[in-house]
Parts: sequence; structure tokens; C-alpha cells
Amino acid sequence: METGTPSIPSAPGKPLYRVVEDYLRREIDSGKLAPGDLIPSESELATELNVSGGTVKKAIENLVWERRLYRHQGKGTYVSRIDFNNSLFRFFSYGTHSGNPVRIHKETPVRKLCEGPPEICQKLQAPHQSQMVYIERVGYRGETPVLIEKCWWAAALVPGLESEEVHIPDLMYAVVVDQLKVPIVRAEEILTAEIADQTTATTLKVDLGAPLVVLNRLTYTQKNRPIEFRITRGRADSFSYRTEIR
Amino acid sequence: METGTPSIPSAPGKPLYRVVEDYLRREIDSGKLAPGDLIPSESELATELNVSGGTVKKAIENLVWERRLYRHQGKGTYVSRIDFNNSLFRFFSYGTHSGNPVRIHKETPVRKLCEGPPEICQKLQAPHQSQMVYIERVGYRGETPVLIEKCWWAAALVPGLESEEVHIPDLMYAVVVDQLKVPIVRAEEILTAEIADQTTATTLKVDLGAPLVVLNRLTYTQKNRPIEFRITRGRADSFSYRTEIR
DNA sequence: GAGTGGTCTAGACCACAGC
DNA sequence: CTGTGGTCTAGACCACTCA
Repeated sequence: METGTPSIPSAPGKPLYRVVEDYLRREIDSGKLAPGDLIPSESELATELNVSGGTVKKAIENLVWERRLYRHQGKGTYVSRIDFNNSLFRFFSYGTHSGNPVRIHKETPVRKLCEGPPEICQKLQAPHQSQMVYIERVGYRGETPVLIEKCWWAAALVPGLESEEVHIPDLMYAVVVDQLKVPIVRAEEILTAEIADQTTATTLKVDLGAPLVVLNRLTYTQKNRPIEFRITRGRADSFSYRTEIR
Repeated sequence: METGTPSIPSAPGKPLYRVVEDYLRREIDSGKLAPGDLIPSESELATELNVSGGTVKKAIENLVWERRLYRHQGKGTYVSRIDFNNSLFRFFSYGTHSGNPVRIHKETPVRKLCEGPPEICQKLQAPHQSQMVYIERVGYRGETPVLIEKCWWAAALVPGLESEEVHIPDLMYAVVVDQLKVPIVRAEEILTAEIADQTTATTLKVDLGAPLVVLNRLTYTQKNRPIEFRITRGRADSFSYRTEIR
């Protein structure tokens, strides 16, 4: 079926749909296609790249599977916005064991500009002792505190975040994305367990030594640039993560 | 493109490939197709069910994604055997933080026939006070104990498992599947955290109150029948579970 | 060589969104 | 109405496995 040669650089032994995937991945990672953007339609991509519609469809299906794109029938294909509902913290069911969603309200007792601790600077790939916006938050279910968050933001990337003028909603990333216009692209999370030290125990109103689930999160903006490191500690007694093995 | 009507019961609004998926799923769940079996080839299924090859391919691709099937080019498509490497416990990196696989050797201090505790009977969907094979195991990395497993097997389904004649290897399911010829199909796991009580602390050689990661597992044989409940406790200091959010 | 799955194409028809 | 993605088909060619 000789109708032409793909106009994108191919590679021997590499399936064409992978080439198309990589092309789209590059467009996204470089920021040419930003979260929320509409990407060209299947047929446009097919003619532009000189491959068949089926090949484009397969490439897009794979990227949809990776949650980098999403599609709406009749509308088009879009670049995904990050969805923090995919955080491991959705497995905290504070209070109701029925699995109903429980709203967690957050307060912000500490917010200040400071010099970043060495480990944090390293994680954020920032120079030693660079400026950070440090934010501490406590999450409540009703009146009872259930989690503590400590966040360090690379101050150079989020100018104004430290200002008390800027109100921080429960989902903090909304401020950064909508008000400061800094795109949040992805995040890595690591889950472990710990026991409560004295200060954590008192704010969470648990016994000293009570079990905690600890979630470390590294958040990235465009071009694979880390922008925030966060460590969240929550009561273990209401955490459960379920999977299926096959 | 009228070449015939699918010979499997369809449903209005339901895509054909879903119908094919459901057909294969039923064949697997009922036990007609057992783990390890070779299923009919794409073309055989296509003519048998009177749908196109592409539709069969899409159905199979979806089931491969669900890890219910796997394919080998040039050989065929097979029903998956359960893979306990998918257990959440693969995220325990005992000792080496480099992520290298570390072999955990297991011993079996307790093995006996007993009356099942009420909660266990309920989980295994067995009558009150039914007979269970209770097995307790300790996992070691080198000389240091790192985890404790307590398992209850529905005795009626695994005759002879309690016998001391039967040697239990590190992967216990091998005995059940290979020697007792009882298929293991899938398992559900729930992860939580706890602190060590006195007996656990002494066997694991940690302080009383040290953080533990707890994994509850319900294992199923054919026809969705639960066969084993297991609770594993491991030291939290060497557990970390990583994900990516997008 | 025969049979399997893997890739790729071309094109039909449908359901849905939005003007 | 047009354009989008979703489903389904038919068939070509390739790569791999095994007798």
C-alpha cells in the first residue's frame, strides 16, 4: 500500500504509532501543547504526518490510556490537566467507612519566605540555600484535624505566593495555575508509614507514637522542572489502599 | 458492510468488542478456559462468533490490558496465571535501597487445623465455625525477620494442606496449585498501617509501637470463590510505594 | 510452510457537539 | 449542516514459532 512516506523521522523496527506518540509527547512536554489545549484532529494529524487515520487513532488511544490526553466525541482531543484526585490520598476515607467522599477543609497556620533546607533544594534541583516559600497546612474533617502538610515552593517560580493577600483554597494548585499562571504538569508520590512525633501528635490529637501514613510529593511544571516538594502526614487508622492481583 | 449477524447475543448500544470481551470473560470465570490455557486464535474466534478480525483483536487487547490474557507472537493467546509479583508487597525493599530484588526466605512455625474465627469465616463466605487450615509464617532477609504472615485456608477446599508431609515453599500458592491442583485465579489486597504490639515486636525484633505496614489479602479460586484470607505485617521503615499523577 | 499475532491502511457508518 | 471521535470491516504485509 504505497501512498507515501511518513513525514516524521522514523526509526527502523519502531512501529509507526510509537513515532506518532513520541511526536505528540514532545509537543506536550515542550509546552507547545499546554494542559487544556485542543490538539489537531485525527484527520489533520494523519494528513500532516502522512500516516493513516488508524495509526493516529492507535497513538492517541495509547496516550489517552497514559492520561496525557482525553477525548470528547464530537468535540476533539485535549491535553489533560493534572488531576490530584489520582493522588494516593484519595484512599483516605476519613470518618465514613462507606466509601463516600468526605470533604477535608484546610487551614494555613504558617506561610513565609525562607532559605530552603539543603535536602529540599536538592530535590527541587535549585541552588543551595535558594529562596523558598514555605507553607504549612492542617486538614480537618469537621472539627478534627486529620492531616498535616508541609510544602516548599521554589520561590523564583511562584512570585507572590508568599503574600498574605493571596488566599489559598483547599486545592492549593488552583492558585498557582489560575492566578500565578504557572502550569502544573505532573507529580510523583511516594507512600510510607511512620509514627507520630510529639508535635505531630498534638496537632493531630493522637497519642505519641500513633501510626501515620506519610506521602512525599514532588510536583513538576513544564519541561520537567520540579517546582514543589511536599510532605503530608495523616492518621493511618483511616487509610486503606485497595488493589487486585491477577 | 452486511456480511452476517454476530452469532453471540448482542445488546443494543453495546459495542461488539465488549460483547466479545464478555464472552471471553465468561469462558474464563466459569473455568472453561483455565489459567495457562491457549485460547482460540483471532481468526477462529472471528469466524466462530461471526465478527471481524479487528473486533476480536480489540476485545483481546482490552483483556490483555486487564492482565486476564497474554499473547505471544507466533504462538497464540493464553489465559493469564495469577502473578503475585503484582502484590503490593513488591514495594518492600528490605535492606538494599537500590531497588534490587532481595530474596526473602520464609519459615513456618505454626501449621494446624482449627475452627475458623467468625470474621474469617465471614470473609471466606464459609459457614460459622467451619474448619480452617491456619498457617503462620515468618519472612527473613538474611537472618533478620522482616514480616509475619497469618493465613486461614478453607479446609474443605485444600485437603491435605495441614499435613506436615507437605513441604511449603516460599511461594505457598505453588503447593496449592501444583500439588493440590486447586486453581488460584485472583486476589484482592488492602494496604494499611499499624503499630507493633508486643508479640509482633519481639518476633520482628523492633521496638514496641514501631510502625508496620499491614496487607490484608483475600485470595479467590474459580467461580469467584474465596479460598484464603491472609494478613501480613511488615516493618514500615523499608516500605515505599511510588506513583505518578497526571 | 502453515499458523499465529503485530502493524498499517482504507473506507464505511454511527453518535455526538455546536453553529 | 459540518466536523469530531467511536465502531466495525476487509485485507495487505511483516515477524515470530514450530513442526
